[in-house]
Amino acid sequence: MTTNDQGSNYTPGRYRTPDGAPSDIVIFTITSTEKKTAKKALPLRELQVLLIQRKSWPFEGQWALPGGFCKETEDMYACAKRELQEETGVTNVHMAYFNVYSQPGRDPRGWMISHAFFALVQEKWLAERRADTDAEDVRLFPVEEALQMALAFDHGVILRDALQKIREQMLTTVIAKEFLPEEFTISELYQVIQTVVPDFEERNFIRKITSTQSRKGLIEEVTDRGGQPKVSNRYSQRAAQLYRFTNLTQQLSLYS
Amino acid sequence: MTTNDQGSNYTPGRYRTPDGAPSDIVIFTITSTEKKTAKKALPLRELQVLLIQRKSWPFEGQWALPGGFCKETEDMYACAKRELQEETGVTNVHMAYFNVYSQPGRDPRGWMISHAFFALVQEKWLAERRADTDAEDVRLFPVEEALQMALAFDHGVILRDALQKIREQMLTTVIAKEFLPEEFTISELYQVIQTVVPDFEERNFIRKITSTQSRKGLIEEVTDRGGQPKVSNRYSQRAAQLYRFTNLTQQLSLYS
DNA sequence: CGAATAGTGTCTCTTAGACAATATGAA
DNA sequence: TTCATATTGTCTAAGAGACACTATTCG
Repeated sequence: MTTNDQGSNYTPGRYRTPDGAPSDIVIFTITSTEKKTAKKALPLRELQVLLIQRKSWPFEGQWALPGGFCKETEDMYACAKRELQEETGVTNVHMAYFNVYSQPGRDPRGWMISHAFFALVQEKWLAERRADTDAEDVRLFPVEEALQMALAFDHGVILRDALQKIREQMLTTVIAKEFLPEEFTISELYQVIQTVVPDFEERNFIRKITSTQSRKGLIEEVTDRGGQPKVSNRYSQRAAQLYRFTNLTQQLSLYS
Repeated sequence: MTTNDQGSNYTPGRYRTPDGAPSDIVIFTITSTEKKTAKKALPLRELQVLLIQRKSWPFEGQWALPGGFCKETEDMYACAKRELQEETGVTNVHMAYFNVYSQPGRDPRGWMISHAFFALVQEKWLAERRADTDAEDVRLFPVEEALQMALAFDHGVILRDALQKIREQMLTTVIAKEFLPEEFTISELYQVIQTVVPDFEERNFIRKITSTQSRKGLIEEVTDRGGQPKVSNRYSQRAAQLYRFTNLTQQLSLYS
């Protein structure tokens, strides 16, 4: 058996080792802008990604994903969380690891094996930061625009992969909740899904998600203390029922 | 902005760097053993995982996942593929990356950030190798048994995660095909799914997968050159229709 | 009342789910 | 003929999908 390096005699320092294990974080947010036409109207929503402009070699001046090197005393998740915190001041948001990028030569500084996370952040959490550093070297870009840009390193690929991943997860998990307030209307949920997955279309969305036995339990109506339905009219004249996600999960299957 | 290490002045050799980037591979296979009672009967199938016994420090004598260190000239996927090839002689099988393990202190040899893959291999591909090294330091273990063992490093956790991952993917993707011949019967498919996901039960499985409009296209009947249905009686007196997977995919969704 | 969003009625066709019943062919 | 697997019949209740229709309330 020639195979098991871990099982062979181990001589520290004998091998070439990586020059660093960075994490890169694809920070998504959905911005809402009101239509000017009417006051009460569904806002325009757009999926955006946070990029920073590099100040030094390599890729000086180019836009890149935020990130940084892992320390020996933390794991990759802690590293990404720390970088996210340092970059946006945001904590306690949904962040998930999705892939490793280890193509030889991907970083001119040396052998860097990068770990990519995506984070979903509500616009309001980014608000202060954006005010602080506006017109600085940190900016939100619409994803479609970012995809066209020549990003540093292989960050274009990472962004593309991340986008595919959250599109998939938007439909198969409840990450939609990360872009929504605790209590939301059916339209808001529908809009969020469509913002991330433009192809998504369900004509009878409200019925499928509320009145169907198999889906009952994914979300539930919110009531006030008196047990009366709680509604919102932030987007319409006619008040809309508010819902919240439950904690129930659901196993999807091709075969059932 | 204190955050972007990649954007700050870069001084090579200034930081502590990892001591290695290994890959670990969870190699799954499904073994079939015939029931002794009758010749033509559905075989007993069992999900097994390949482990190796370590010959040296650390964790000498303990069982571990196969794997090895990444070289500077290859990416992690190539590394895992090479290790799999060296370990089992197997090539061209389904292998997928699923997580990184970077807990500080997980490897007494130093700062090792490990990348975990799972591979799905048909028993027949392992047959030669097993004959070669039988009663040696490479063995298949039933997963339930392996989960009870004290594996080296954090390999117990990795195995648990891998198992959860393939259970999920067994139901949401067509990885079942990796455990099946090109042409298979409905019972075989059903058995494979149940072997990986013991809770899976569909009473009307055959109809759901063949006669349902929404699922039409996942598998298709095999016919011979004359257009006649191709059947197999390897498990039963009554011959069963053979099917194959098509290339059609299907987007699962909680919301539709 | 018109605009804009929220939500219901209704109809048809398909599917889910449960079981019973029948089919096949070697031992 | 029996046995083990393969496959179809049948019935009911529920869901999918399409689209027209009603509801609410601000301006």
